[in-house]
Amino acid sequence: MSDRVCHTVFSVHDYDLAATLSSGQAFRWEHREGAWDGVVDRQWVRLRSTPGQILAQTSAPVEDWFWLTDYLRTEENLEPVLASFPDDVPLRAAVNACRGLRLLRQDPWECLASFILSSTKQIVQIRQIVALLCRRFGEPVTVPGGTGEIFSFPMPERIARCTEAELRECKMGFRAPYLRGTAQKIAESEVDLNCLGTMPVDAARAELLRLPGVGRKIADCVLLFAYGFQEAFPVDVWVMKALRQLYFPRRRVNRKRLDKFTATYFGPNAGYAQQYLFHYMRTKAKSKPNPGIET
DNA sequence: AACCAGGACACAA
DNA sequence: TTGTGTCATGGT
Repeated sequence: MSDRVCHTVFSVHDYDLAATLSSGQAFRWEHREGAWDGVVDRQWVRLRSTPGQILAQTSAPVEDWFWLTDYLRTEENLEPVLASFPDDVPLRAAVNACRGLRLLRQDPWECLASFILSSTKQIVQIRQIVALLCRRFGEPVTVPGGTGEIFSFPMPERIARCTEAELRECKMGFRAPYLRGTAQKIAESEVDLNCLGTMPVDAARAELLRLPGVGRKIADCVLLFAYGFQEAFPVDVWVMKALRQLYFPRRRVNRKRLDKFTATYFGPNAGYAQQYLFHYMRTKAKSKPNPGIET
């Protein structure tokens, strides 16, 4: 009901809401009429960006906004993060091109499930698959106009009850048994997503790797985008392209050496650097000549 | 119209 | 340990 619509304002610095919500870490935000609509903690939210602040609107009264500021990480100071990056040409270009790009703190299950569905898919397709999955198996979420259009992300228990054929109807193809198998292991408490956040990063990664359809890359995405392990460095085809052409020009490098490089060279916020490189490669540097690492 | 996409997995050598 | 085929779908 519109009489229960609730508004608030967060003051922020160096926060590029559009870049953050469209940079391939979350897949449910929709840009319409200059605002961003999404679902956080089973609540519908509309976000609007103005200089120095983010305006938030919900469909129900809110007393404590922590669930949203925690998700957006509005309180994080970007300066020390950027200052911890190595001072090289590619990263300078990436930071200058999309300064204000942030990492979110997402729900672990939604993040995990989304990235299981992400393998060898373009971001537009991942968004489509996730939308179908929510519409089919999620629960209605209250929006200002009522209900029926927006759905929550389905819980593991719900996905675990799906047949593989039902999941394939959401266009996820060979990823269906992966998603189902992972949902079952979580529903059966074989893996407890709630306890990963307090573990050392290597132990948390090892737990995620026990899940079907979860390899190093997807595990690192979840560690970075849901649990806030900022040293996690997911290497997908875009980041691999950046690493090879910007940092290892015409040099063959094995996985072990690559891991050592990403774990040391980019510093304690390597995951942040990764996200800047990813977004930069995917948007700004589509087919430009190689900037190179020198100087 | 080929090529490729925020990969993981089984299997070969 | 490193390389290859396979999986499913659709955007560019």
